[in-house]
Amino acid sequence: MHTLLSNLKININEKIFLKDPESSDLGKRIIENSILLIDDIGFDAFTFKKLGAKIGSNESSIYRYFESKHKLLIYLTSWYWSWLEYQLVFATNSIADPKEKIEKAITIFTQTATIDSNFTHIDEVVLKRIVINEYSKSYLTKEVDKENKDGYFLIYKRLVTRLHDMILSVDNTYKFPFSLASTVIDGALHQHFLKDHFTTISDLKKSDTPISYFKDLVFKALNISNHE
Amino acid sequence: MHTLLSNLKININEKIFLKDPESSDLGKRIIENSILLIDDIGFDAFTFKKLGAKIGSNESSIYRYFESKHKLLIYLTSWYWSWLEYQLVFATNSIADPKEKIEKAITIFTQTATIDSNFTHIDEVVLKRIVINEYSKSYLTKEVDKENKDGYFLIYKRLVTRLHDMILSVDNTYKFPFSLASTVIDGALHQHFLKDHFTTISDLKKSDTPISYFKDLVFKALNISNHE
DNA sequence: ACAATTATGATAGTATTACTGTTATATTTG
DNA sequence: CAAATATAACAGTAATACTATCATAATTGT
Repeated sequence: MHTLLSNLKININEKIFLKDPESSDLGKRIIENSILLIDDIGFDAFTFKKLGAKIGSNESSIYRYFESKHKLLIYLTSWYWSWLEYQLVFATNSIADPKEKIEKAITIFTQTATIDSNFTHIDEVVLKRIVINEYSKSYLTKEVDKENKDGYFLIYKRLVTRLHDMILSVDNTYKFPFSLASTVIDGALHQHFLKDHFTTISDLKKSDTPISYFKDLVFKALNISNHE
Repeated sequence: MHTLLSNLKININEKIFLKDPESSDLGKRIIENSILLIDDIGFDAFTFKKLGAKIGSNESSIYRYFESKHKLLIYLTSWYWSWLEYQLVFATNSIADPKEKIEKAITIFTQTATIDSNFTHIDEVVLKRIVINEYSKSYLTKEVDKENKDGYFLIYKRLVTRLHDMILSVDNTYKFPFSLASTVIDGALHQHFLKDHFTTISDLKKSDTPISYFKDLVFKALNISNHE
């Protein structure tokens, strides 16, 4: 498994950065530490100046990689979705049975992340926390239509479409394949948030994952039996 | 068990404001025009200075009502949820049949808003757009746990609980009543957003509403027949 | 009526943010 | 080893998100 993926590189739309952070040591330190710092103080309080202080580098140097912290957030979340896509394809590609395939997909989307040693400078567990807490801010902006046209959300949309396709291959008469797909993907993030912060309106306990909820939901929506 | 709404006054937690905006003419102008301005330029670009210019008042006067624009957003979204709660209770209270009741509830949560002439200074249609585009920003913060303790999100959580109760009264063996309730309420907002901005991953057309999707989803989840 | 209270307005000031621009120095490469 | 490139250091700017002070206008209580 490790040898098979040793040359793996997550590809991000070049419009998102000024200079590819994967192309240098400083770039990688920017990515690694921005994840840690955003998780620590939150995206709203996060600045390039603070990041510079953390990595012993200068604010202006960081601006040579990303033109704004907003673009950095888009980069980080795109990286996350791309990484999830690779997990999804890798785990479901060989499965022939549509039911089994979608079951596996739901697992991928709802489970808590684990470290992937293929990408040493990125802590996927922390990154997932960022996606849960900050992803919405990347598209809930006045510029969303323009940035969408520029392909900033392509990987995310491709992931939704992949799940959409799996849904249709289980039941091609189902009328809301896109809605159900985005409900699972975005809803999974949201249920994690509710579990952590609004505990009184969550069915989940601390270390729980919304996997059984979404399996039950999707299986019933598509009229397939749920064998646990 | 919830108490029924006794009048049409929307009550907001007093910790959210410094001075009740309902108590003065200036206060009402702040509410009315902040809704229009946030809708116009987005919450991120919105400032009290710009709002002051719009209403011919001073920045410092607005600060006497709300200590930050964040609190104003909490106020506006709380108002929206409270208004929705009143709609929900008003429309479902007299319905005895649990199926019919939940069907009506889903309609309330998924439909596009219409003007309510009981509140002349608030444009509910525009306010709903704000909730769709900005609500997440009110809780996706580092202060969420503290603010939650202070009751800032109480009305929203009470709404989720009301739907949770309806779900259980249809099927009290259902295992995920809270998750399903928040999926409908928050998912409805999100599906509206996707329809407007990420059209390629939406099943809905321009003037559509996600009502049939959520009805189908909930009815199947709760094993009740869907008679359209 | 009029003093006291309260509400609003005008203005100034502050630390921080989110950058841009310029120059200097260090590192890499051909 | 010169040239190109990358990074660092620093200055500067307009805007943001406030706080603080004082003046004036409107309301209220007796």
